[in-house]
Amino acid sequence: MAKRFENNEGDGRARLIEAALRLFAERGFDGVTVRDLATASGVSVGLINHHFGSKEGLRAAVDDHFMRQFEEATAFEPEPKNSERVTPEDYADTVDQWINRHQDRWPDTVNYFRRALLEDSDWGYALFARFYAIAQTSVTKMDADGKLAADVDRLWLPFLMMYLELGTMLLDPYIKRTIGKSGFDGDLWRRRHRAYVTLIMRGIGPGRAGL
Amino acid sequence: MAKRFENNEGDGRARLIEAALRLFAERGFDGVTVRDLATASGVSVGLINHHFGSKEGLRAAVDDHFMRQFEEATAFEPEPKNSERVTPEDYADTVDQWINRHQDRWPDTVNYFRRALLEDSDWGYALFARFYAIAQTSVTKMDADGKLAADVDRLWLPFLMMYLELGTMLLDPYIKRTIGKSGFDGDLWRRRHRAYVTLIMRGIGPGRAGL
DNA sequence: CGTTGGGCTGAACAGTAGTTTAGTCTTTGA
DNA sequence: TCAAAGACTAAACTACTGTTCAGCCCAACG
Repeated sequence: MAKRFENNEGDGRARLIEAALRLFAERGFDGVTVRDLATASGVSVGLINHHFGSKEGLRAAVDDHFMRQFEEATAFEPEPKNSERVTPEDYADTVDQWINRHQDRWPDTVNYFRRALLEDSDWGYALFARFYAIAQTSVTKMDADGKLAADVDRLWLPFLMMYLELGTMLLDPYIKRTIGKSGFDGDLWRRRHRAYVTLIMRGIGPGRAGL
Repeated sequence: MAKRFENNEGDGRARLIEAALRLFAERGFDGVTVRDLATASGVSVGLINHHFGSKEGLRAAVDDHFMRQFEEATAFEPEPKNSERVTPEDYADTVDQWINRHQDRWPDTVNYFRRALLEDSDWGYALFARFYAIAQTSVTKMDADGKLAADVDRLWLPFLMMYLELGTMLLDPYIKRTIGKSGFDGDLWRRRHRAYVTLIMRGIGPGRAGL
């Protein structure tokens, strides 16, 4: 048997996955033809079925690729900078750095994410479940620390937090249209994070300044 | 010229729009063929192009139909029940009643909405803009009434409020998978509304009970 | 050094998509 | 009453979809 390259899956295969991620993110699965994919990757049509069995098989491979990338991104542990505890600012710093490091691929990532969640597939649910787990853990921890008022709805709070976190991802195209730039642009993301933390901690009214 | 019916647009046309709204909501525009639409409406394939010029034309007509329905739904004025001012409970009541009145069509409405926002078209943006206008008006009003703390981010607050309002619409399929029933089921929607108001007003920590 | 086998090609293929069109039926205004 | 017009049908049409397949190229193994 001949394996031209020992350490990777082959050039054509990798290029197909990369191009598919981008094109699916831009136009959606149904909006991309196998010929589009072949042209964008510089390979022939036949290669898709050769490597992945079908167009649907390619989608599965792309999902897999995306999920690995995504798990790597969410597996970080923010390090406390000034205080001995991790502050929301530390968290923002870490995510900030990750976004900057992947700046070129970020729009595709967001769009792929959008479509994955909005077309409710099994794998979209896997993504959702991952976020839900994070939100719920966070809520449980806050509850144990006595930071939650007694009458706060424990069932809805994690979902509401998810809405606030995912909102910009799901609706960014419209944010862009409304205010002229992406919610991930410049310090806008950071500003949103601060607004989010403030809202969670004390709502919109004047109140305790500290968290 | 012959108009078989004076007061409506014709049976076939109306049935096509109705069926298309349902099918587009379930499977998305690309997931529905003109033959599916014809079968579901009990008409022939040719009638779609006869009435709407193309499948895309039918989509435009459905969008139009949906928008009218949607404007009717958001043009309500909640009436104060016990106090002289409109409370969040009054608001919830009004929306509640509207949902109940359209209970049979509600799942289609939500799904159509989701897909409209996903495909970021001009008309999806029109939907978004409508919500944004509502949120911003509300924020401006609260600001004028001195209910907003000085350091609250005026740019992000309307968006964050939209995230909280639209979240259940956009992610309901996953809510259903996670907790077993739809976020619009029973009193769950109302409970979410209460959690939302509480969060906005005083955050998650113990604080002033009144609004 | 010949054979093997996988990456890869591109033309051919079969199915299905949206659209066009010739024509029927029914209503209605002149 | 009769011709015009619009609702509607069903088959034919065309373009494009994802898939298959016979075969090329080249590295690696015995």
